[in-house]
Amino acid sequence: MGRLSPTVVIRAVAAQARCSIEQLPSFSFTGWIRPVSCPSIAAPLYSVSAFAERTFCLEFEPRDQFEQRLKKIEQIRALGQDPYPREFRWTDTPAMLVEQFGKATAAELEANKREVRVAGRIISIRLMGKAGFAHLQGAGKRIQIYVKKDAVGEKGFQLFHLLDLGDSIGVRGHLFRTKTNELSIWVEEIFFLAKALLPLPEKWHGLTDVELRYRQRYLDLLANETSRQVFVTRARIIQELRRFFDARGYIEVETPMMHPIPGGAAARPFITHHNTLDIDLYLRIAPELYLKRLTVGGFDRVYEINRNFRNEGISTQHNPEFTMLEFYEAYSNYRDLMDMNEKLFALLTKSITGSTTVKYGGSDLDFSRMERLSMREAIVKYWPREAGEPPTSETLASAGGAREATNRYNAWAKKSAAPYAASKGELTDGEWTGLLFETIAEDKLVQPTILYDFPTDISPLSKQKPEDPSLTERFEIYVAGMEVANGFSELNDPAEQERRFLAQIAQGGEEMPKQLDVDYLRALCHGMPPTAGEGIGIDRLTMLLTDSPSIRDVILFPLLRPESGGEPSGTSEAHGA
RNA sequence: AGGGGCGUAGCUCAGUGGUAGAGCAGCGGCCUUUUAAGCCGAAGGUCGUGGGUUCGAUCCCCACCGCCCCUACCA
Repeated sequence: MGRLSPTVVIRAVAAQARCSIEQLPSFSFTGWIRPVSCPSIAAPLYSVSAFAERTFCLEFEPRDQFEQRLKKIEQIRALGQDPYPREFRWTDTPAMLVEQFGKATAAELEANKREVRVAGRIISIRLMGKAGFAHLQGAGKRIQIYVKKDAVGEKGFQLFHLLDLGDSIGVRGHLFRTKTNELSIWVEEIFFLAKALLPLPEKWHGLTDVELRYRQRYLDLLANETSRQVFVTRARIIQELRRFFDARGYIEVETPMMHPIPGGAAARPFITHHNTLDIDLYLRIAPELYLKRLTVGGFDRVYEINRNFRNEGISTQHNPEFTMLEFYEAYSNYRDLMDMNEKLFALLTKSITGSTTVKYGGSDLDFSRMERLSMREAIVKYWPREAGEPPTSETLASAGGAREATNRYNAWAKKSAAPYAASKGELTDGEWTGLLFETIAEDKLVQPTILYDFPTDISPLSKQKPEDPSLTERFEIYVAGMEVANGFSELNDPAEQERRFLAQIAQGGEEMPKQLDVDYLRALCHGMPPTAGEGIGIDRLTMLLTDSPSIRDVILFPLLRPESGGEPSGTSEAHGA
């Protein structure tokens, strides 16, 4: 929405004029203009509303209903009701009434008549001559209203006749039970609150088109209670996490989302530009390096819950922007975090779902405990028997051992339908180990599992194990074959960190850093206490706790290709102002 | 990026090489305790877009667009 220059030449479809864009004459207009994207009309259109009169209006499909409902606005006005009033003072919500009086008998309701004022969206209407029923929905809960001509009067009943599914209204009346014993409101007065110019999704099937569910989430939320519930649960999960960390003396912080140097993860960043400074900035791929600067600064326990952006593919488990909880705890190591995670996941699942066992797809996930496997142990455990004798942890630890095992596995995989461990270019021992794990074991980790001791080669920010510098004190939590958390003892030796950064830059590749984050190294030189840190993927966690098969089901507005009716640049007249 | 699937009325879906149907929603009528309200009536579609084959395409073929799923990159 934007303020326009005083005179704007608008090419639009005129609702009343019913003519094509070409037929509509150019005209001058002073006021406000809102560009509106329209799913079903090819050309970009504008909605123009003047203060005094609505002369022109965008039209959406279904056009006939849209026009009919527009006319009803005038009829509602004619009845003396403001079609867009400013407020409604309610005493109860549908949810409150259902909660409080769901069990009250007809006699009890009759004996304790109380006036109620309730607002909601009309989701069903059953008109029967001089009376009718409707359901009002508010915050996902619904209550029936009974509107009788005798009770609401001539004008009130006319207003009731003008209502459409989707309209917002308020009612004043009292509770009673119908013949069929449904708790209902005996309406004495109707207040019109807002017009729905477009119809609700089909009442029986709801909104099933997945694309529309993602694009027009507002309709999905109205029509599908399960979808609404997912996002309520998501909010509760985040609440619980905050509570968990707040209770442990953590403070919540916000670090930059626009980074001059992308870092903290191996991923391709989005690039943007700041005009005044004339510099390119990168949408952050991880908050890690900033949060650790804060531990240097004496914030011994910090967390941040916010978005990361990675310019990678989109799938049922990946959205280009996703939400991470990252937290850092000074004076602890990765073992402490593993213990804490077991507690956290058990507590969280219990408080969110009521049980530590959670149904996800076809499996029951048991969060009451977590199996712990080192990465090498996982490879040995899930090595397919058909591929020959599994390697031992000692073999995998030896120079060239992981590579040899992967080659042996691949020789078998080629002959069978098993996934192939494809490597790009020459790999180090640690990279071979990681590759082999991902190929044969990752998707087998259905029950919550802590996988630990990652190769140093693929863990540039983790502290090495004192007894084996080829491994780091790092773990990841896998559930349902998905990585949901990643934590480690943070590398706080600046010299070693510099060595690893430089090695990454030398290695090159799209996901690798190209610049040295000098300030981060300087911060480490000021001394970072021993610290353990971790990131938890909130979207994936929500998937698990809401039994959602796709990450898009737990993100309100997942990234989709924009619907481009005509040429997207056609809105330039509006945007240019 | 590669492979597979889908796209028909506003919504949910049938269907056919001879230019299409149902339910719901919407419109008109009847109905003062219904609840997927009911009954009567009328209306609603460039069958995703563009080519091709054909006397004729919504159907067959090709391309494109969009979405979904799997694989690859990634968390």
